[in-house]
Amino acid sequence: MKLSTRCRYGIHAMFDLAQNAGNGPQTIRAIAERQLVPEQYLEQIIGALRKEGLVVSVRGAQGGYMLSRPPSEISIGELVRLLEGPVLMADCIQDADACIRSGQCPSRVVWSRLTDRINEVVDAITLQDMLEDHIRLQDEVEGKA
Amino acid sequence: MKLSTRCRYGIHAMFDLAQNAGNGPQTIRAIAERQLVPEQYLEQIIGALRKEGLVVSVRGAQGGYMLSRPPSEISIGELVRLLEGPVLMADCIQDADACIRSGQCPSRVVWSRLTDRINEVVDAITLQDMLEDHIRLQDEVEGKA
DNA sequence: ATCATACCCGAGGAATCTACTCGGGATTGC
DNA sequence: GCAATCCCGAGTAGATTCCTCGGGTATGAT
Repeated sequence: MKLSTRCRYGIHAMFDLAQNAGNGPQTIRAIAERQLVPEQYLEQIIGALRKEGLVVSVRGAQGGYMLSRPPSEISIGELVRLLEGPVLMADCIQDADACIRSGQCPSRVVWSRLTDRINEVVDAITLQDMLEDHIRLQDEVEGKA
Repeated sequence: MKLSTRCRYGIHAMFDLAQNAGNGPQTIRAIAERQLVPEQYLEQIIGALRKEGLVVSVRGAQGGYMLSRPPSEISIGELVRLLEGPVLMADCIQDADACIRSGQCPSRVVWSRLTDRINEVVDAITLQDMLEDHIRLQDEVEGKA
């Protein structure tokens, strides 16, 4: 059970935009270089984020991307669900017809509980939280050196 | 983010064996029919469960499979990790070298927290729990009818 | 003994998915 | 107008998933 690189790349990109909030639009190229992501692939991923309104783009020269909302209002959960597809361990959680047992499936309750917990965790973390964690981590490293 | 059918089939099979604990060995064919799983595929899956000692096999005529331990001592977490591979959202959680950032990766802490939570949930549920849930569910349905 | 019943096992393959690349068009600042 | 960007659909190599096939091996019943 693993996240796709698409999802990880996307989250790294959003984190990058959060770090550069206020520095004007960031180009795909710049983000890709900083985050070590293939440029053209990142273009695709950010395109999806833009379609959902999580980032805004500025076209033309000196253009690029910016977060559409403050980092504190963007949760990892949103990003995961957008980039990875909805979190559901088995189709029957969402679509009762997907399973013949549906009503009396013994594992349904398990997947349902698990799905809820995962969503709880990722929804509770925002880009702002990640930013703060990261700053704290960097301070610790520098403090030791 | 979804479980593989391999994993779901395996858990259904284990649940079937839990239901039939004490009824002698169950054949692949019988389990496959009850759980609506392709017979030859199930053979493969149960083979993996056997190698890890979660089920024991009886060879020859009148043979089949049985749980190696009581249902209360087999957690869904064990099954998921065996059938789905270890739960880890990104390679860097397990193998620090998998990521160049490793030390200062901002998302590492997120994946790590998520991984822990998922394991907590699935480790807390045993086949016995599923069995009891299922019986309760059936009673309710019958009570209404 | 022999035969039917089952487990056991490796190989293979179709379908799907993932992680990209490619080429070219549209928009805008300078 | 020209260079920098975003924008977008199509294509593709490789991996993965979900199976199937064929044949071997152990064992109980007769």
